[in-house]
Amino acid sequence: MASIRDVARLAQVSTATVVRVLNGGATVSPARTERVMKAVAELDYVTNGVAASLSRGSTRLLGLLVSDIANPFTAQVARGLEDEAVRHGYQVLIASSDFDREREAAMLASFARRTVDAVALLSADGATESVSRLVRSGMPTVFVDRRPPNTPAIPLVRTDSLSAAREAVRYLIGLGHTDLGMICGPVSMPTAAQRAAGFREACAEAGLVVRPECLREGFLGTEGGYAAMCEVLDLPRRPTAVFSFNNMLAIGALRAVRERGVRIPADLSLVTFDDMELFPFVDPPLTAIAQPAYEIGAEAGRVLFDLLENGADAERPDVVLSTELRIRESCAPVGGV
Amino acid sequence: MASIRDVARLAQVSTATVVRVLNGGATVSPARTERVMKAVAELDYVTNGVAASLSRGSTRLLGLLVSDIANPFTAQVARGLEDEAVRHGYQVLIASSDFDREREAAMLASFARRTVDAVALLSADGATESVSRLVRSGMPTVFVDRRPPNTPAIPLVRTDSLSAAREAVRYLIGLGHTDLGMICGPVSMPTAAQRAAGFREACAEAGLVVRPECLREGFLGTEGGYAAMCEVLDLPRRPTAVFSFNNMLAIGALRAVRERGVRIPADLSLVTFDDMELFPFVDPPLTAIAQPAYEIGAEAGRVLFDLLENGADAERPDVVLSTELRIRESCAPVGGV
DNA sequence: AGACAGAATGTCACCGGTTACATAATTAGC
DNA sequence: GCTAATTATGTAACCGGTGACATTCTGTCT
Repeated sequence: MASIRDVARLAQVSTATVVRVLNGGATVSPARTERVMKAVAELDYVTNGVAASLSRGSTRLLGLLVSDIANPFTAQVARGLEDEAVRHGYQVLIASSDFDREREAAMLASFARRTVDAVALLSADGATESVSRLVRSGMPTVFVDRRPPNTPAIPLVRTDSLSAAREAVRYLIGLGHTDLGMICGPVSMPTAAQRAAGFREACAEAGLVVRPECLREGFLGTEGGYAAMCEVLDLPRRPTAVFSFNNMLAIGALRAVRERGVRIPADLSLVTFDDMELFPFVDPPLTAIAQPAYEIGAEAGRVLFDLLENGADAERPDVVLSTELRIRESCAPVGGV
Repeated sequence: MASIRDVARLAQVSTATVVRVLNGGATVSPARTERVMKAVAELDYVTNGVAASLSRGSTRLLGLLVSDIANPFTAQVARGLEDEAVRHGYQVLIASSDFDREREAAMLASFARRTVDAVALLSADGATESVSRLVRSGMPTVFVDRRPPNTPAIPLVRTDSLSAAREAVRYLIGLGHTDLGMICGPVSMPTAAQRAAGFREACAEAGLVVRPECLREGFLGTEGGYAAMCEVLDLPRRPTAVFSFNNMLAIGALRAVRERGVRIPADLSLVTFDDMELFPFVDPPLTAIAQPAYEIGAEAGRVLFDLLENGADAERPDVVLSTELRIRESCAPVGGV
């Protein structure tokens, strides 16, 4: 593997000149420029980015910690972040924590060791020591979707979970439902807590009582959604409408519904957070709260580069992107069709 | 940021001893070990992975080039690769080419500059110069899903597109269909060519003629699927069954079908390559060829580590993982229900 | 006590760009 | 034609771990 010194030797110039030709900025005489280019071509020379990173003190790498890159929402966010990164000559190092505290800590430690220039976090499920260590280390950081407790000064890109949830539940109530259920993630996740709060608020303002057994918390993934929905459906008295915390839960819930022969929306109305490309084609088309996942990722990237360019001193208000309730056919008036 | 020399100084040992304590392997007296650990804790020392990479000559990084990480199939592959990487103390650098030749080349160049230890390619749509340069450079490489032309000695992890496609089309023919259509990707993609070949073979062996206008090639993404299906549906004489090249195309096709009020399977039978979690819940549940995406990624990782550990000299036959035709309700006998 | 294997520890060149600084070559100004 | 101001170019220290090699210390055996 040819090094810059080989190029310099062959072109009969100094390494500094090679750098000047390759990285631009400084002026080099046409004659030397050409000699350098020829030597580069001849030797198939490629800058060693590791050496450059070490000496420059920047890796041009963004770390993205997610719970699972295979989750479509997550993957969209990743894509948005990647595109923004590429625009700045950066790349994204993605790590999945798999909802595992230890793996999350290990991945963050790995980001630190690799000295990524900045980190986007879409994973932290709570006040993990590893996250606060990262923050304390001064690493430029942005939270995506949710902010772990006790991390005040770190910017956040999110949607308004609470009011979006409230809006969706109001819609259900407007349809005449008075006995509502929700299948929810672990309340240690801020978004889960917020969506549950939105659910409760909408019920409260309509004077409805939420039966505790109708709000099932602590579920994640399609398996969790399945389990949660089974519990709801097996209740002696079933709610007439269910609000799902996210897309994964909804998919699992669908399985439970199908398995028990429950008809949507005749027997049960269903709304979920997170839209998916296939929801319009599901039987019945699913009403959902759409989040601009790609845009969230891109926005997170913008915040990170802002942090990188302008420092973390300035206050940065949360970036709140808007959601859209996409009404399709999975909800019906109570009793009617 | 504390360096290893700071640690060595504080612990009153040499840098070599610090390395020995931190990286294990060699024996260090308990007294010194403890002094080093204390100094590390005191200084919040974290090994600088960039420096380590430079000196060691290995970044413990795998590059994964995909067309779009937001594609669910791709994301699953990525996850499989990541898990395998993590098991080996590696991480994955993901880049999306977005079906753009230039961006693909730029991303591969970036992998080379960053000196990733190995690369998995799930993107190359043809004989791009950038891919052959990568191969020539001696970079340990594995192709995933498809092998670009003229890259013989590089291992490949795939499923058997041709026979899976043939099986699916045979199933359609077995249902009595004699006028079949296919919406397909660009034939420059080996998988597209293979699936189209499988389609043709199944038709040929049943003595069916494939009308050229029924085999629409060159489409990608949901938009492409929509366009392709529109073309098929607008044909003066519609085929009674359509085979879709992949999941994205199928989603777009679904939109076209819905828009034109075509009923599946009554008016049209549909089978697609690639299964999705929601396909069982689509109206009607979609019959699909499932590929073990996660496993494909994991297997690609295994090949890469094999390459890294044992060199690229040995011949490596393609790793062929099996597919499964999941028959649901999107296909019906011709004329009947 | 002397010799010696083996364990423990230290020294330092090296990986390959980058960049501050020094020096050399031009050009401009009068 | 000579000095000052630019512009072009080279030198070498530096980024921070790593590992080959050298050295020093133990403890064992004669």
